[in-house]
Amino acid sequence: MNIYDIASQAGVSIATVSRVLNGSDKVSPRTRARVLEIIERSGYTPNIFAQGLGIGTIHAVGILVPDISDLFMADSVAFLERLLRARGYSSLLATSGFERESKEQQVQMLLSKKVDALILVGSTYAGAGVDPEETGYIRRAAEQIPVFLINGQVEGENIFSCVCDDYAAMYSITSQLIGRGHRRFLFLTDSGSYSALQKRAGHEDALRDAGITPDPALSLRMPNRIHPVRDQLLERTSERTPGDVSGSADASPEAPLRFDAVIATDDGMAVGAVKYAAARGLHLPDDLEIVGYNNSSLSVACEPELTSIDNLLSEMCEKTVHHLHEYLSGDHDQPRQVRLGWRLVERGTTKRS
Amino acid sequence: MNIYDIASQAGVSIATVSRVLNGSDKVSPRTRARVLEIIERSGYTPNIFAQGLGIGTIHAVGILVPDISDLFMADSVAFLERLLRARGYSSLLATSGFERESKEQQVQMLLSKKVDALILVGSTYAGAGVDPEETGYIRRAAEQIPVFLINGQVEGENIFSCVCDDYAAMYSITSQLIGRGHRRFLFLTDSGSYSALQKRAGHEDALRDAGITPDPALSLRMPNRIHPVRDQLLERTSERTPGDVSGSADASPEAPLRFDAVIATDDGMAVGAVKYAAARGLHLPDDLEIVGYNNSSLSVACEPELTSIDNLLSEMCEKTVHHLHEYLSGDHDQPRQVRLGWRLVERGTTKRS
DNA sequence: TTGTAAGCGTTATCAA
DNA sequence: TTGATAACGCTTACAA
Repeated sequence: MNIYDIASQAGVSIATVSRVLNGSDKVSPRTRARVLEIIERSGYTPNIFAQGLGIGTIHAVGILVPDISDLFMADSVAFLERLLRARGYSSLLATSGFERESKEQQVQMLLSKKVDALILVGSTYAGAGVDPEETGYIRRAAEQIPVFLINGQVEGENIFSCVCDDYAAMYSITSQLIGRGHRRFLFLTDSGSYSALQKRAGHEDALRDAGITPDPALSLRMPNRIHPVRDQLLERTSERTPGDVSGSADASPEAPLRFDAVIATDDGMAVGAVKYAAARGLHLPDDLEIVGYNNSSLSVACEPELTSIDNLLSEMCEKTVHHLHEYLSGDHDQPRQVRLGWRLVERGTTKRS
Repeated sequence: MNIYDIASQAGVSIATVSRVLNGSDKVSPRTRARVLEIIERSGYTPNIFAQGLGIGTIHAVGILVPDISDLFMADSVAFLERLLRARGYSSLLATSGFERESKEQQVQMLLSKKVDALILVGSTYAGAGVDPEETGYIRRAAEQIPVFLINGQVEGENIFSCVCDDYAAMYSITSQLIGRGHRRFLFLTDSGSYSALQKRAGHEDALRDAGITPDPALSLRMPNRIHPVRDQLLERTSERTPGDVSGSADASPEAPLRFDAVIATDDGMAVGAVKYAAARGLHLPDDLEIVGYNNSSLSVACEPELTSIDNLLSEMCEKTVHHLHEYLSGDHDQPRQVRLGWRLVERGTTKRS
């Protein structure tokens, strides 16, 4: 069933059918009605490949995330897919992991699918900002189609970034905690991305502005998973145990960690800290205050519930899709950088200010 | 940059370039090398639409989920996307919500994109099994391309289902709990889908086989969200409070719920029950045992951690993609139904048997 | 082993 | 307002 079948059944040419299909106004109402009826009855739908061949696009947007099973990413994709669909775009989803090479590959893959635009979700795509070539593949992709980053920032022609003001959020919450008397902050992060660096900078600047020197030993990198974080903290805060000489030679004896507040760049790690506190018999928030990031469903699952910074993900997605749509509608003059606010959601792991 | 450019630069015909591209063995090594080098250098990639027009497919699979922000769905999509990509398929993701009409629409949408197969994730696509027309749109889609269901079951030509043996899982855990002396089970579910019905059937059959009559008042439908569940349980177990005469007239006074075990068809509700227990000052698992389903990350976030039934999602995804690939490779003789096992992950909300 | 040419199903440009 | 026809870029008989 193709356009020729419809045309012959309706007794018109394929051009007329095509016009009806594309809502051209240069078709008489009678003809339009007749054609529409036949299309309806036969259940005909245009062949998308032929359509794409002709006009070069099929209204599809590529969405790339490092890991869709991550709560934050899953939420992002949920928002994006719905918003895009509402505007008539379909979503091609791909996951890239965190390796540079596979990110490049996946971007290439999506480009080869002739998507109209690319949305990269997660600060991992911003790189650490040290080596500009780290994000070269994004700039090269942007020569072909607009690239939109969510929660990440890359400079370049045709590249549009939407981020949460992580620096300000971290500065603010750190200052609040300092105001409540805390001095030794454990800072937990799972990546060295742009966003993670911003968060750390906000945190450390707040410390410095309060006359506290950030202690590198209290800045830890961990996987964003509950049990590993709990276990590492238990291990590194315990008294040194004898035995275990089997380890590598450079295992210099580390001083046990001492801290009175924990700030994590993601809820997963923060919940790990909550578990650590429970295992140590610490009472939250009196003995220890803990703050997470992303306000995910984990934050209401743990006990006590986790105070977390909400980075207004839905707003980021909305703004991004809005600008994407405007761009594809012909207005290429969209803001290169959108920086949104944030919201502290106070729950049981912090005291009220 | 198209196949003609490559052909002329290499001094061959487009047919030869096409052969090189498609790995035909009827090309001399020398020619192949020359063509490949030019392709490499120019960064040429075939136009996917033209390719699709020619052969009718572009190796894409449509994945439909009701809600990608659900932990279970997100994990499913993560597995599926990776497995599909490993076999050379790209993933078109769509979300449908839970309404019949939008499910139909989205299936149509994916069909119109000419995907090679459809994967529907979640028991919502199986319907409740009452009205066969409820799943008619799936059977109609299956006339065009194979449809694979994960965690749902629909009978029909070209429809392949992969499910967890929810009935057996629920029968087993219920029997265990009965063996530990429980008699009054609160059964929580968030849907009336096939899977939910199977779970309930397993649960109730176990009760009956132990001589316990299932109490309909203890079978509750709730949203799969922590706080709403907690609050409803608190409300329905409390002493009747005065006032609130404003409600509807048919608000017959319900007896407060009494139960000594909770079984939920998803972790979200189970964690809600954990929260309820905490609010009531109940000690888990001594005063109350709770079992969730899906073994999601929520189960390790709450305190005490939640015993949950693991439905072997990764295996379901693997089997599904395997059969899908076999089917698309020409072997249409795949098992219509695959029923996998399950695993009880015991944590702090149950006693050890 | 290579080339020629038909066909895939649209859209869009001209003419009529 | 309509119709003929040329792209669009590829795959694949069939010929050479």
